[in-house]
Amino acid sequence: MTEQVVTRFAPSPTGFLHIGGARTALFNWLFARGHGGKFLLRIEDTDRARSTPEATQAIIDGLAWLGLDHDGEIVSQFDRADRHRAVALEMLEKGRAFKCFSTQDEIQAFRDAAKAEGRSTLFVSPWRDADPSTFPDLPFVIRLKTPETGKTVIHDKVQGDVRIGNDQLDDMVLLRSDGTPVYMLAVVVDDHDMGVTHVIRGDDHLNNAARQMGIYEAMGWDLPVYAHIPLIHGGDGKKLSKRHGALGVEEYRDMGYPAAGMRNYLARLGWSHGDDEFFTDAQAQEWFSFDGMGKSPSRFDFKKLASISGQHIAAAENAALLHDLLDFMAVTGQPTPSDTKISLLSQAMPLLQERAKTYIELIEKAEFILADRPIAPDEKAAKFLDAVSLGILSELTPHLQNASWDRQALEGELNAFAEAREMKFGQLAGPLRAALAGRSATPSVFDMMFLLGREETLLRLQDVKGTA
RNA sequence: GGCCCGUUCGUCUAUCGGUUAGGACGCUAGGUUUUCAACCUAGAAAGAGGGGUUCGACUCCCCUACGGGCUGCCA
Repeated sequence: MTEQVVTRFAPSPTGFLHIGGARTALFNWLFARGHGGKFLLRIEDTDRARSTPEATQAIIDGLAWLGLDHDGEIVSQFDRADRHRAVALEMLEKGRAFKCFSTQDEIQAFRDAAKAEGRSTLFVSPWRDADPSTFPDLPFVIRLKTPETGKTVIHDKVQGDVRIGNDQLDDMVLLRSDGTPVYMLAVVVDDHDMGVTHVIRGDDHLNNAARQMGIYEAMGWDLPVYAHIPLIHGGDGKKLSKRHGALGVEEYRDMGYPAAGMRNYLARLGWSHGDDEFFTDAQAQEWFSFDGMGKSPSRFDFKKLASISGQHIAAAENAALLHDLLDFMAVTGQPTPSDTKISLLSQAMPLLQERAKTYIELIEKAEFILADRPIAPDEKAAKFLDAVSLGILSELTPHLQNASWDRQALEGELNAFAEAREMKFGQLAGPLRAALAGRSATPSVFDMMFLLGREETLLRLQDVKGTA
């Protein structure tokens, strides 16, 4: 019996939850869920100057929208500062850490000199092995006593074995001179205390892992399994930043991508399971493994997101899709449709969902249901409502008054009408579509008429009559 | 500067020494068509460069180039 898998997502609340962070969270979630484990959330708010409650909320909201549910209470790293401090002191006690009285100026001078002489700029503290009797009565930081020789090997599930010479690792600061813990200490202590078994994070932390392992070693704690995943780059290949397409997840939500499509697309970025492109959460959870992770950064591609997104909309179950669509409308500030319209939407959903890649497109194509009479045609639709077309429509009207109102019959009726006048069906369908929906992109005219019903259809034709 | 990681079609990727280097998105051409979407058919499109190892390298090793990361009393 192996121990239960515990993963965590540990963002710092210094801004919105961007797409790279979301993907990291996704992989942690997939791995935990796929192994019947726990997925924890910890907010790394030790940097008080940059952390904001708004950012914390944005992260929570973003994860909620993406459907990445976490287990247990959200841990605030800042709240655990006392514990971090205690661990640092314990290492000091054990002789695995030391007090360093060097000032920032002295350190800077050291680095400048090292750079000028072409030496390593890693700071070597003169206090590392100093006699306590020589300690001045000055502020000090506590630094980890890193081995000076040998190698640290990170057995990384994605990157393989990565060896770093200990001479490349400095005696990092654990506790600042004001007694507050730094991130490097806090992550390790928190991961250990939270029972995290697998640390899945961006590969920008790969080098940090070697440093952090020193703390595990000093404390005699078991190491977690590391998996450092490659980052996402922008469409131009450059690192993703706020200036380079790194949008908050809520922006993707507002662009109308369904969360399921987002999860699918994001999972496929840097990870693969053979040639599978479209899959469900259940499949992703079952399939996810570090073996499928690539090592190189990937670029975000909206075109492919749209394609995957469209497939998820098409495959969605009716009630769930309607629910998500209404959520989307609420979130983006659109009025909630009446019960009648919602009922029609539900009926029309099979027609709508296979022609939309986003909720925005879905709504555009549902305009014939959502709009109230009289329908205001958009520019493209208006072009179909010229005098000739209106003539055709008024000629058609009496035929509709008597037609039996089912899809099949309507199709027959309209085809016969067009055929009798030797016109291409498009000459009839265009104006009809414009009159019924006020849009040029809609479901089939037969479907719209059937759904709208005879009365509403005739009223809309009536509305349009004098507009030319 | 030092250390670490990476590099297959435009993009996401498959391949885990032997393939006509496969798929997806996008693109191009044609078809279907009532708009949009969808769909069908066809097509263009890739192993960064150079050395090895091997009967045989996209695959293993080395070098170079390029990209990225770390090198903080940031996370």
